[in-house]
Parts: sequence; C-alpha cells; structure tokens
Amino acid sequence: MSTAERAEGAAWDEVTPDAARRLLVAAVEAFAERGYHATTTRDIAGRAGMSPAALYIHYKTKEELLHRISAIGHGKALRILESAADGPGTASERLAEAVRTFVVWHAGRHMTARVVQYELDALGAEHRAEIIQLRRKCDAAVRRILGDGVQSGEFDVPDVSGTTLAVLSLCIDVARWFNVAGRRTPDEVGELYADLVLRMVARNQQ
Amino acid sequence: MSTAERAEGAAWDEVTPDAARRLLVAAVEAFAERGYHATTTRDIAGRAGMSPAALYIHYKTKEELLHRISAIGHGKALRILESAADGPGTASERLAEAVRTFVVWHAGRHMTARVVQYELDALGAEHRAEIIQLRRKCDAAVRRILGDGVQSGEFDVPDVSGTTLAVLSLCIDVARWFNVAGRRTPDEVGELYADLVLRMVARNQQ
DNA sequence: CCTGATGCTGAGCAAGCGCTTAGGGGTGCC
DNA sequence: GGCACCCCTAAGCGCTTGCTCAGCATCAGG
Repeated sequence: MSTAERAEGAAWDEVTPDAARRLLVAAVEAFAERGYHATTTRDIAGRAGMSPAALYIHYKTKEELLHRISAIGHGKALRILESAADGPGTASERLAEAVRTFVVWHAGRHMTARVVQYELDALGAEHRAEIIQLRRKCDAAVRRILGDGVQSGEFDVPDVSGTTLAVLSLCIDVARWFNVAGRRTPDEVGELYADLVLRMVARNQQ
Repeated sequence: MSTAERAEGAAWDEVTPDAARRLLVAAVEAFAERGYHATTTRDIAGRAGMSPAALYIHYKTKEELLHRISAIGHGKALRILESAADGPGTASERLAEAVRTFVVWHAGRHMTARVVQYELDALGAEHRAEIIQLRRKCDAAVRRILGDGVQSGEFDVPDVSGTTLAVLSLCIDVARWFNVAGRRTPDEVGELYADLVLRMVARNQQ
C-alpha cells in the first residue's frame, strides 16, 4: 500500500463492506492518475487484489463507482465550506477559514479531489445533474461569506458572483497542480491561499 | 459548422494542407468536449467529414494530433505571457496586461485551452517532456513580472513562487469553467481577473 | 452430513478500439 | 491520351474494453 493510498484511503471508512471500500480506493487512485476513461475495470480490480469480475458484485457499472466517489467527495467539500460559512467570526475570519480548510483538503486529498473536480463530465446525465446541485451549494456558501463582508464593510468586492467564481476556481485548481513530492505542505498552501484571497477582497486603503 | 468551431477554427491557419487543418480543428473540438481518451479516431474523422482512414494520411497516430494541438497552443500561450512580461510599462501594467490577455485567450479559445491545459497526461513521455519545457517558460515570464514589481516596490509579495503558481492557476482554470452561453464575455472576465490579481500583489496600505 | 447464502474466480462474449492495406478516382503535365 | 501523383475510402485485422455467467470455496444453522 502506497503512502498516498494510506493517507487517502483512511477517509473512506463509511463505505462498507471492506471489499467494496478497497475497490473504491483503488478506483480513486486509478481515476486520479490516468483519468476515468483511460482506466480499465481490470486495472481497478487488480489494484484491489481481485479478479475483474469481483467489481461487479459490489457496483453495477464503472460509472456507479465514479458516482459514489463524486457524491461522497462533493459532500465532504460542501461540509467544509458550509461549516466555515455558517461558523462564528467576522466575514474575514470565515473566508480565511473556508479557503484554508478547502485548500488543505484539495492538497491533502488531491487524488480524491482530482476525481471529484475534473471527472464530472464522465458521469451519466442524471448523476451529473445531482452532483451539480451540490456544486451550486458550494458556490452559495462562498457567496454568502462575500456578501456578509460587503454588507459589514469589511470587503470591497465590485463583482460578488465573479469573485466567488474566482475564489472557488483558485482553490479547486490546487488539486490539479499539487504534488506530494513538491516543496509545500497542504497546510502551507492553505495559509498562502487564505492570505491571497483576503487581499483580493480587502477594502482598498490607498 | 458551429459557432465555436468558426471562432476557434480561424486560429489554426498555420496548419496546412486544408484537410490536415480540418482534422485538427475537429480533434480540438472532440478532445475539449469528451477528453482525449473518450474521443475515437472515427469521431474526429467524422467531424471533419472524412472516413476513419483519412486521419492517418495526415497524422501518424492520434497522440500526434494531440501533440500538435498542445505544442501550437502552448506556443501561443507563451507568446502572450512573454510579450506582456517583456513589454513596456510598470510591473503593475505588465501584470495586468499579462493576466488580461492570458485570460481572454483561455475564455475565448476555451476549447483549445482545455485541451492544452488538461490533456497533458495523455501525451507520450517525450512529447510531454517537451511541453513541460514550454510551461516552465510561462511560469518564468510571470515570475519575472512579480520579481520586477517587488524590486521596484510596487508589489508586496512574500512568496513569489507560490504567488506565481496561484496567478497562473487562476487564469488556466478559466478554461475549465468558462461557458460561451454564460453571462460574461472573455473581455469581462479578463478585466475582472486583472483587477483581482493586482489586488493580490498590491502593497498593503493599512 | 446437508443446505442455503455469500463472495469470489476463470473463461469468455459482443462491441468498439487504433490502425493498416489494397485500390479507386480526380488532377495536372507531357 | 497516357502517366504519375496525391487524397481518400471500404474493408478489416488484432486487440482491448465493459460486462456476464456458471461454478467453486467458505461458513452458519440444523
């Protein structure tokens, strides 16, 4: 079991039974490395130490595997953003917390995040529609913080919805470039990004 | 011919002969919509109005098509960033120009940009290494502007390389979310992003 | 010892993949 | 007209894909 597998696999203990979880963890790894369409069901089963047929005992199709990963992953991402948005503190504090924890998740669980954020198009129509609902809620959480900050006078944001888009986009893209072998830890990237985002919305003092 | 095809196809007139260009434009469209691995050579040829075999008269493999797209696209992106970085004006003006034009390209040519930025892993090892060299030069161009601004005292950037990464990441991710049917034009997104980036690096006046 | 449920495998099917090859048909030059 | 040249197609090859299915091992309850 690789380091990445150990670090990211621990998060899936809500998936039972054990064989189903092992398959799901293997799928996350494979989808993240090669992409959904370039991954074969034989590859997933092989990584989980099973025969190709074993996959179909626990999941109806390869697409159902992706959907399960995407739904659980988006659920976690949404919980991170909402608990920051609806938590205590000033708008600045809540925005910094939201960006920090969201970025730490995208960097620390960058395999999961890569699948969650970049393989949406591979989902079937109904599953995709369901996931897009979750995305809208993520957007709403960030927008709420920005709106609060504008109202309280902490922030100067001429275009709230555009800036919401930019903040989320900035955080999400961490999953694409983050490299475990790189110089930065997830916490360091989180700190850097929280600072950059606060600067983006801060009232201009000059 | 779709609107997108007309808008983006016009940029490939350096590719000759005509049949090779039509195939390449069709490939850009297909790769952008479905991804490299989910696109079949039959689909590309079909979009170009040719039989599946016609593709192999102009390109050795499907991967060579991707490489041609990626190389030309990265070349354009690099030229955009370098002409802003090495152009006239203060660091602030050059940074704003770089972000504005880079973002306008990613939004206006978002199909091309999506392939260029998100299908790197589908390239063969040598081709990928060649493209990564171009990426490093993009990174260097932005870093140069930030470095100049810090030296001249225009900018306050504690982590130049981290901020370089963030600025490029922000711009690149436009290709993922930009929607032609959306409310914003490429120019509007470019203006918004140039403003946000200037705020990120501006000296703190409080 | 039998029975039924559960979890898995070996073998393989139909379909679709990237790519090849033999040959046809138009165009320009002599 | 004759010929070479360039594009392109129809057909299909060898292989891999997602997925299926009959059957085997294990174990609990009687």
